[in-house]
Amino acid sequence: MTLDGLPPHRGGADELACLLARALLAGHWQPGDAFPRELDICAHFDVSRNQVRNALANLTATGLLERTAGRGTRIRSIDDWHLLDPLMSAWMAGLADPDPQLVREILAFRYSAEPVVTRLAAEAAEEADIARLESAYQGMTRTACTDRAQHAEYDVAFHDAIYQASHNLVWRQMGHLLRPSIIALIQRSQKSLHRLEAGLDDSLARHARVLDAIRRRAPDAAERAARDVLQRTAVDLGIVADHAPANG
Amino acid sequence: MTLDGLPPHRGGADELACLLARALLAGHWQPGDAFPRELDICAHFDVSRNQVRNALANLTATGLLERTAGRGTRIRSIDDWHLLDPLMSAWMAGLADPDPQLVREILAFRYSAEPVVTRLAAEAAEEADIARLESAYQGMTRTACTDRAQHAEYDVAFHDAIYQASHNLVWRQMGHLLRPSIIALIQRSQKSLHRLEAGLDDSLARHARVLDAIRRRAPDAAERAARDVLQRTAVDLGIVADHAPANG
DNA sequence: GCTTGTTTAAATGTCTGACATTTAATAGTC
DNA sequence: GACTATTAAATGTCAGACATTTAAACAAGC
Repeated sequence: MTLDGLPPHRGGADELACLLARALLAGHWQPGDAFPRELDICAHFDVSRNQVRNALANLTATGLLERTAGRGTRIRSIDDWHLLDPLMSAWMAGLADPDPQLVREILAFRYSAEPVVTRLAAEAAEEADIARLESAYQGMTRTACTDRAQHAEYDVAFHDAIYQASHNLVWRQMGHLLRPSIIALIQRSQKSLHRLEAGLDDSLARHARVLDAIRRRAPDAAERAARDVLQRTAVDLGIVADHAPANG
Repeated sequence: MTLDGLPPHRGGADELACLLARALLAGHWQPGDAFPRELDICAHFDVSRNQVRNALANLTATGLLERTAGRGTRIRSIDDWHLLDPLMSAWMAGLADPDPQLVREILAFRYSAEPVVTRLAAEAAEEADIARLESAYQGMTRTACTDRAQHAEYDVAFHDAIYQASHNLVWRQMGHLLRPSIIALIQRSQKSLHRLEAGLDDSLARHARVLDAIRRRAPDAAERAARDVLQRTAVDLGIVADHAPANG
């Protein structure tokens, strides 16, 4: 596969890395394929070999590529991608249409993890955490019917605040996964507009119950409420059966 | 702080990165401190600036350092470290005595996450997964009283097999956290030897119940058994109260 | 005296070209 | 046919000069 379809490049190794990463994430190449050589990339984008090497270093650090001297550069399998690397999340977040399997996997993860995280948040939240949750929730209600992009940002902020409130170093890192996941969902539901509109009130009500449970420091209620928030989407994607909340 | 106490360096930017990373993880510098300049590192280890830059690139990619042109290199706060980066896990795994707070945080994470992961494993495990679990368990019993290092490796393999069996791309990545965590626990319990010996039979029995529940495809039992495996350590570290398993 | 602007030093970032090393394919030899 | 040199092509490394950014020192002006 060639570099032909890719957008132009203004400057900076990071931008170049982002550009190439998105092409990889979009499935432009297949695992095992050979990636273009350094000098070809230099020529195509008219940048120095240094920039290319820096960009490729980022791509190998996230497990997208595998480089060996003499052999060349190859695309690694999706199993080897470091989905939890913040760089990866940043690249995925701006992706036009991400791999459906990836979206599904991340959401399956969230559906299993967020109830537990929300329970921890209800046990450990301090005033500052609750203030952040409330601020994000109010932002969501304010922008519900007006600005869809802003609404998504507040949605991300709300869920990120939950991870932060768990007060655990590891869980907090996973807030990075939220932005790509939520943006992908927005794009998905835009394809069936009536569903989005109908689901908005319902979604807001469920978020409110999460906030309330955390504020009341009620772990069990928080866990149940968190599961309800993701339930609809999980059902849509076939991650879980319709009727039975797994641990309710 | 200077580079004086650090061990010598044979070759390779990766080794240099590992060396510096371990010094950072051991708390050799404080967050906000200035890190030595490139040329000083070159001089101290007698390597080219290229190697140093490659090593430092790894350290910035994992969030340990922050570099800005003209300003220099500074140590970032522990909150910004990318604990889920496989590089980080590799560096932590060989660390002589890791930061106790870090061990505690990772174990708190495992205590909340592994029950859920084990539930997923019981739902999704295939023959190959169960075979891997059995092989690791037999390795644990075989080396229980003989080779402590080997026993730890089988312990890691057992828990990693659980994450693999969840058949979720995100959870599978977190197997990386196991090696440093388990090794840290081994080192910790070596300080009170009698406890280690006494607890071994008990630990093996609990692992057996996890394996059995997954083999029987019994999610509820698997979740409970997984919680029991970590319960003792969680109590020891003050992560959870003694009497009440949280969701039993 | 305080602010503002300029200069200077010092750090990281970048470019370039040459060379080293590894790998795989190819041709040659017994 | 199997083994061994040879060669070509890719990534990896080095060294030196230069660019850019930052912060501090310093000077001028109100």
